[in-house]
Amino acid sequence: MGRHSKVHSASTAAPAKTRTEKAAERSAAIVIAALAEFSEKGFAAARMEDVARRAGVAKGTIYLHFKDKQALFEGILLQVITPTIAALEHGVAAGESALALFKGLLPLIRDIDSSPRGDVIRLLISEGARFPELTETHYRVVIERGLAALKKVAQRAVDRGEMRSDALVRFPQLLSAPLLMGIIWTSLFGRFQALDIEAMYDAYIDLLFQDAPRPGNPPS
Amino acid sequence: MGRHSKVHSASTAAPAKTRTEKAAERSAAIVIAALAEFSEKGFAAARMEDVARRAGVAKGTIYLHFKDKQALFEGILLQVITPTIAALEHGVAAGESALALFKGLLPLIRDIDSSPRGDVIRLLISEGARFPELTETHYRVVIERGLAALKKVAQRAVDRGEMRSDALVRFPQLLSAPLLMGIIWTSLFGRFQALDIEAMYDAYIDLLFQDAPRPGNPPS
Amino acid sequence: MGRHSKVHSASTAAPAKTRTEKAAERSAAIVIAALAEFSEKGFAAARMEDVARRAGVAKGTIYLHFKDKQALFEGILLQVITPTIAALEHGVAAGESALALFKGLLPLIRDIDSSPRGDVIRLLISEGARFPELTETHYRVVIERGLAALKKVAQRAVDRGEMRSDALVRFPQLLSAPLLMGIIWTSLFGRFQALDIEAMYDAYIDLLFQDAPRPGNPPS
Amino acid sequence: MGRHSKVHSASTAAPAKTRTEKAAERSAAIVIAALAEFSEKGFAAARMEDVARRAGVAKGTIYLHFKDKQALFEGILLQVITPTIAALEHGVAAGESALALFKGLLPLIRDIDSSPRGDVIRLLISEGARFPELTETHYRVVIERGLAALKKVAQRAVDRGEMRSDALVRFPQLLSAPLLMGIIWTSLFGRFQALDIEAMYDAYIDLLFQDAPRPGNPPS
DNA sequence: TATGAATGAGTCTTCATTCAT
DNA sequence: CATGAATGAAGACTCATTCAT
Repeated sequence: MGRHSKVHSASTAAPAKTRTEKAAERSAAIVIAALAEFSEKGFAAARMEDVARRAGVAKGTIYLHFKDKQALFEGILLQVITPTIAALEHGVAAGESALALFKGLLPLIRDIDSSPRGDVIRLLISEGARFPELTETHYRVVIERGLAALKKVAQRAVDRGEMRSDALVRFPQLLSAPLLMGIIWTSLFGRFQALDIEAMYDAYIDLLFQDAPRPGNPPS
Repeated sequence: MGRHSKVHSASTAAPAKTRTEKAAERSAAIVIAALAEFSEKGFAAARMEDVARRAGVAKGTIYLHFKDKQALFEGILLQVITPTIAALEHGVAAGESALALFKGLLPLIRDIDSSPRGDVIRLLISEGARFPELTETHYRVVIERGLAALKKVAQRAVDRGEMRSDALVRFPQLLSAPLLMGIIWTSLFGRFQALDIEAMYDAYIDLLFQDAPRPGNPPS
Repeated sequence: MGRHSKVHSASTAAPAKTRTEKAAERSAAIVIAALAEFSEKGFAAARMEDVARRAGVAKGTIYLHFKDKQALFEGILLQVITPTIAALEHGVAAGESALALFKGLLPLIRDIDSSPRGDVIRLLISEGARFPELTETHYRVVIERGLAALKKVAQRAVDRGEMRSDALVRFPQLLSAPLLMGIIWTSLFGRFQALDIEAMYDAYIDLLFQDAPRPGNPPS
Repeated sequence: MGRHSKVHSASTAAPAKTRTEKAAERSAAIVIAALAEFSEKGFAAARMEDVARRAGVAKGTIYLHFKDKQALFEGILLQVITPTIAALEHGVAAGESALALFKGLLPLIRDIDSSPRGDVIRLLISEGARFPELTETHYRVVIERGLAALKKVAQRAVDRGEMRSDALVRFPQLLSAPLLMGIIWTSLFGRFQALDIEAMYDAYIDLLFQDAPRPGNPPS
């Protein structure tokens, strides 16, 4: 039945969604709502009813898409992880200079603190420790690969003389440190003292590459 | 008996605690227990009964010292803030070189992720956004001052030529970015990939001062 | 199924309750149970769980209908007030003689101490002072009007020479004094000495009209 | 020891209270405080700590005088019952006319609603049903005797022709009905419509004796 | 599928009572 | 005797989850 229902809905003019598509949309709406609620109130304090209301569905509907509250939490990460991986794998492939590569991240960083991606990071930071399995998945799928890629880029940069310090090779996490700091700062203290994450990141990258003999501009 | 009790307590060598002292001890024990529970389970998910058990008191006893769960949370921050301020004010006063000053922080960082101080930071990161007033207090009392001090040190370092980049002057938060990153990393991914926060910090500081003409070795 | 369910429910003869009707029934059941529990144990000592059990619902269900324990208390009065008003307004309209009117109340009084109306009165007497707003509503809606009506009837009776004393005109509350006394007596001392409230009331009314020249039997 | 301690305290100039006397005073203070709290908040809702504070003693002290909360409640009634009985027994003995006797009660009624006696009555009305044993004692000791006395007076009044109706003989409770009504009214609705209990009582008594051929003015 | 009324386990919080000082 | 810190049983209320419609 499912596969052919498209025929029926085709009679309605506009979207013509299959049952599966509609389900996917619903799921997405729920995930988005959950992300907002969880990141705002915290996992434990967020109420399923509020998630439902925000997603525009009834309380029971959530349970048609997610086994329970925890599964909903997992759903959030999954939904965000997928596109991230793609982006990652692609990004490193290009043999650009590390500086160009890092600077190229800047647009992604702009307004991150008010974006869903920022919410996910905040959520992971706040609640991750309570969900070991999820965190492991996230580590295996995103972090591990991301850091490996980063390390490669950093090593390349050092080899090419773009970067003098090997700090980033030894601790590739350092690249994201200011980002985390920025997100946390904004969420906690942004009201009192705004922080331009993008500018901070820019300054940070310059710091990393400071003084390094530019390629083609070898130190005499 | 009352009037002469001084005599009795004088005979017991060590403890001889006044009622007030005992109350303060109890409070401290409860705060420590609460810090552990809150940071482990999260504020909302932590159970007062577990806090009590961990502190070795009865459920009701907590309420003799703290109005409610939220007041307990506040108590944690307060108890930690006080010594921090003192440390801060003292630290900057000394006119040491920035490098020496920053390197001097290293011992404080060692094992921070498994220390109460690390717990407090984690707690603040995770739950701070849900306690705006507390966060404001913390900002006014600790962060604002700390950053101002940092900025001054950084500016001095730049003026003296110890540090080339002014990134730290513009974004003093950057100094703590690796620390946060380290704490978060350890709590989330430490199982999979240990991170030596101290070493990372050391490398980071070297990064900041890299290439800078050493004082006494002024650029010709 | 949804669209045609009307057909199904039409086939079942009697109940066919809409969701709203069922909710109203539930509310009523809860109110009745609460009245019983509150009047038996007192507001503070009554347990919500017992109310629930008595109403045949789960604890949580009460909170779907009433915000909290106090709202439940309010619900009791509201549910009882409504019919009372109607009765009041109607009763006085008729221009009967005061004696006939008062004697007409007797059936209402019979067994009042074991009726829900008696429970409400007892509840109001016992707990009313702790719920000033509720009491005000009750006063405005029931008492004030009732007394005004009573006063009018009493005045008419005096004017017509049915009643000699003007006590009831000045203190219309007096009419209900024996009723209250009866209810209180029964609840406190009924075990030791039964009291026939109806008979007492009858005697009391005779007392009020004693010796008064009967209409149509004018004093010679 | 107890009996002779007076000698010691006699050395202090003024009060010179024996241990027993001081204990009695404490008890009395506690009872008075409890009466106020219970009648204000209700038995269940009243807090022992508030009673203690009001009595100017520590929480634990109450338990030196009363076994538990219920015993405290009993203590209230006991403390009030004793003087009442004496008054009763004495009052009836005198062979005065019923009218004089009843009118003689008026001073006792003045301001009863704001007096401790009023509080006790209110307390008994509100909570009595929850303390069957206490109520029984009260009935046996106060009510039963009081009513019997009342009945005797009423009978005498009827016999003497002072009162025509035998309502009061059959239902001696009727005499106190307006009093109860007045106390309840004042506590519930006094804010909206003040009620002069004394005046009402006066009118009520007149009602009882209205029209009765005055003694010495026998009906022809 | 979608709904939301119903459930009841789980938690915070209160407060009568005890007892070491 | 007096105190008040400590206890822990008890109860109001919440909310994840189920299920009849």
